[in-house]
Amino acid sequence: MLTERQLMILKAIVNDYITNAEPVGSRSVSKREDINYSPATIRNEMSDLEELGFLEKPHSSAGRIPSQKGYRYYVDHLLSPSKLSKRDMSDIQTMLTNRFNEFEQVIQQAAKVLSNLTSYTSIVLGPEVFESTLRQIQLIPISDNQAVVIIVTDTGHVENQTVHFPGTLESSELEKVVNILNKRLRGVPLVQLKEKLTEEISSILKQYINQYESTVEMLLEVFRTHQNEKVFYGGKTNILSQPEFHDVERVRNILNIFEEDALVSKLFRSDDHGLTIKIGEENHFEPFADCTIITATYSLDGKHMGTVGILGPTRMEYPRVISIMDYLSKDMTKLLTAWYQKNS
Amino acid sequence: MLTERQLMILKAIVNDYITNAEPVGSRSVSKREDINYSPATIRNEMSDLEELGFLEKPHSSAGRIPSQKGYRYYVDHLLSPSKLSKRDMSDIQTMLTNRFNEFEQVIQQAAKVLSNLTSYTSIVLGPEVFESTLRQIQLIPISDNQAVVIIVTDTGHVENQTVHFPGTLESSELEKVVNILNKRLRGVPLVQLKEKLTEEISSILKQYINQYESTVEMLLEVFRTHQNEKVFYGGKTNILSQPEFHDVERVRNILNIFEEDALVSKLFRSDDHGLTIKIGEENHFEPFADCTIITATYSLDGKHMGTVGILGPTRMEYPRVISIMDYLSKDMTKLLTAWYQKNS
DNA sequence: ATTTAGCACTCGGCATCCAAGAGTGCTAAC
DNA sequence: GTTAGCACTCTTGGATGCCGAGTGCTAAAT
Repeated sequence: MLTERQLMILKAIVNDYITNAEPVGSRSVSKREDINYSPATIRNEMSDLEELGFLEKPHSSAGRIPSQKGYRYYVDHLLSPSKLSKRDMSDIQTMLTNRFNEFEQVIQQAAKVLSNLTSYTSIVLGPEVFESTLRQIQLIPISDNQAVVIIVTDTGHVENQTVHFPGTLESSELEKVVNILNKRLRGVPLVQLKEKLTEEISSILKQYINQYESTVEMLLEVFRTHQNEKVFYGGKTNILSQPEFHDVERVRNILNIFEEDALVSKLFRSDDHGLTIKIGEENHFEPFADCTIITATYSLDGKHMGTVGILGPTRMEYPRVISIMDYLSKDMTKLLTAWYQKNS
Repeated sequence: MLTERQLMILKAIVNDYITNAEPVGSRSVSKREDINYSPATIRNEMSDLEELGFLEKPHSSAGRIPSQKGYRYYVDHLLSPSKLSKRDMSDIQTMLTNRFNEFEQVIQQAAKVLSNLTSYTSIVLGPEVFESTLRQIQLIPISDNQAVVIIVTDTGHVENQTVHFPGTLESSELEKVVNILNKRLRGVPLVQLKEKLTEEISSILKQYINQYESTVEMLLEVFRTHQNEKVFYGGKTNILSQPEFHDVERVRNILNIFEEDALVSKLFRSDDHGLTIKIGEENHFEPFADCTIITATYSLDGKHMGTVGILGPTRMEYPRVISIMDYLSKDMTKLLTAWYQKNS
C-alpha cells in the first residue's frame, strides 16, 4: 500500500535516526545519494507517512522520527540484513572458543561479547529449569547436623544447597537414601521432584529408613526452593550511554529491574525458535515503553534451551544487532551440542 | 584549638547540610534554637572556619558547605551517636532472625536491610578466602569424563566446580584420592592448597593412583581458580536518588565499579576491627572523590571474617548510619557465632 | 499530474537582560 | 565582643528577542 518512494523515504529516515538520534528533516533526506527528489517532494511524502502513522513529529517544526509502527514496518519489510563483519565474527568466535568446563561459562561469555559488540545491554538466560531433568543427586554430610545436597541436571548444571540434617541418620542409611533417590528420580524434571517425592518416594523411604520423616522434610525443603534459571548480564550500564537515557529517574527504573532476576527472566524469555523483536509497547511493560528487546534462542537437538537477549532503545541498530544475535545464537547451539555429546 | 562556639556552628552547618543538601547561610544557623548569636556573628565565625579549612563556599555569595576536613572533624569530634530507633532495631532483628541454612543468606539479608534502612548502597563482603581453611573436599563423577568438585570451608561455605576428569580413573581409585585429599588437606588455608598439592600430595598420590598425573593436573586446575570472596549488594541504584548524583556520566562510572567484584572487594575490605570511615579523597579512588565509605567488620571468636560497608555521598547521615552499622555488624557476629557453634 | 521553488510561519534553543533573593564582608555603633 | 546596617556578589528564574531548522502551502515549472 505504500509507494516505492515512500518506502525509500521511510527507510532513509529510520536509518538516519538510528545513527544520529535526531529528528530527520526533509532536506537531509533529499541529500542522500539514492534519493533524487527535492526537499519539497520529500516533505509531502513525509506528511503522508505521518498521516499513515509511520512517522511522528516531536514538535511542529522539527524533523520527523519513526513511530513505533514505523520501526515495526522497517524491521518487517525494509531491513537489509547486514553482513556480519569479519571482525565481529572473529570476536564472537574467540570469545566462545575458550576452553570451558561448565556451560555457564559460555553463557557468561556470550553475554559479554554481545554487550561489547552492540554497546547495548545483554541478557542471557540459562537453560530453563522446568525443562531440565535430574541426572544425579548427592548428599554430603559436612557436620553433625548439616549436609550439602548436590543436584546435577541433564544439561550439566550443578547446584548445591546446604540443609539441616537429621543428626541421627547414619552414613549407611544416608547412602541408602541417596541410592533410592537416584534410582527413582533420575530423568524426572526438576519441577516435578517435589510431587514425585511425596507421592512415591516417601513411602519407599519409610520401608528402609528409620528417620524417614525428618529426611523427607529435609528433601522437601531442598526441592521447594528450586532455583530459578540463572540470568547473566553484559554491559548493564551500556544503556546509560544512549542519549535517550540521560534522565536519572528513567535509568533508575530500568536498572532496578535488573536486580530482580525473576522479573527479567520473565520479560526476556522467548519460546519461539528464531529471532523475536519487540518494539516499545509491544513489550507490555511500562519501563520498556521506548526500548526494543531482541531475543533469540539457543537449543540442543532442536529442543529449546535458553534465550539470549538484548535491550536497547527503540532506535536500535537493527540490522547489525539482528545479524549478531543470529550468528551468536547459532554458535551457542553448535557449541552446546558439541559439549553435550562430549559429556553425555 | 576551635572555640566552643565554632564547634557549635560547624556542627550545626554539617547537620543542616546533611539533611538539606544545600549551602547553609548564616541566617539559618543563627535561627537554630541552641544558637543565640546574630547572623553577623555567625558570619564572622564562618569566615574563620573557612580560613581554617573546615568549610567552603560553592561561590562567593552562597552559604557554606562542609569541606572534607570539616566532615572529618565532625565525625571525629562532634558526632553525637544517635540512639537507634526501636523500629530500626526491630527491622534488623527480623531480617536477620529468619531461619537460614547457609551463612550467605544472612549476608545477603544484611546487605538488603542496610540499604533499605539507609537508602544508600550497601556492600557486604563474605568471609575472606585467604582466611578460610578447607574442611572437606568431595569428587563426584557426573559423566564419563566430568566430575564435580565440592569444597567445603571451615566457615561453612560450599563451592562447586565442574572439571574434566581422567576417564580411566576408577571409582575405587577416586575414593582413594578423596580420602587422601581429605586427610592431608583438612585445615589447610584455601590459598595454600595449590602449594601443598604440588609439594606433598602429588608424591603420595603417585604411590596409590595409576593415573596420577592427570589427576594432579585436574586438581591443580581446581585450586588455581580459587574463587574470590563473594560480594553482596543492596540497593545498587539507591545512590541515584541522591541529588549529587544526578549526572549520568558520574553515575555510570560508579555503577560500573559494581560490576567488578574484585575491585569492589579491594575497595571495601577493612581489616580494622570496628568502624572505619573514609571520606572523599581518603578513599584514594577518583570515582569516590565525593563519596563516603563506612565499613564495619563482623567476626567469629575475635577472628576477623568479613566486612559490611556502605557507600553514600560525603554528605551522609553519619550518626544514623554509624549506629546502624555498629548494631548490624555486632548482630552478625553474634549470629555467626551461634551458627558456628551449632554446626561445628 | 507531478514535481519543485518560494515563502510565510512555527517552534525550540540560546543568549541576553533584568529583578529578586539569599548571602557575604566590612564598618561603625552598641 | 557583638551586632546592626549596608553595599556588594552571585545564583535563579522569568521575560524577551533572535536565529536556524524545518514545515506546509501555493503557485509555477515540467
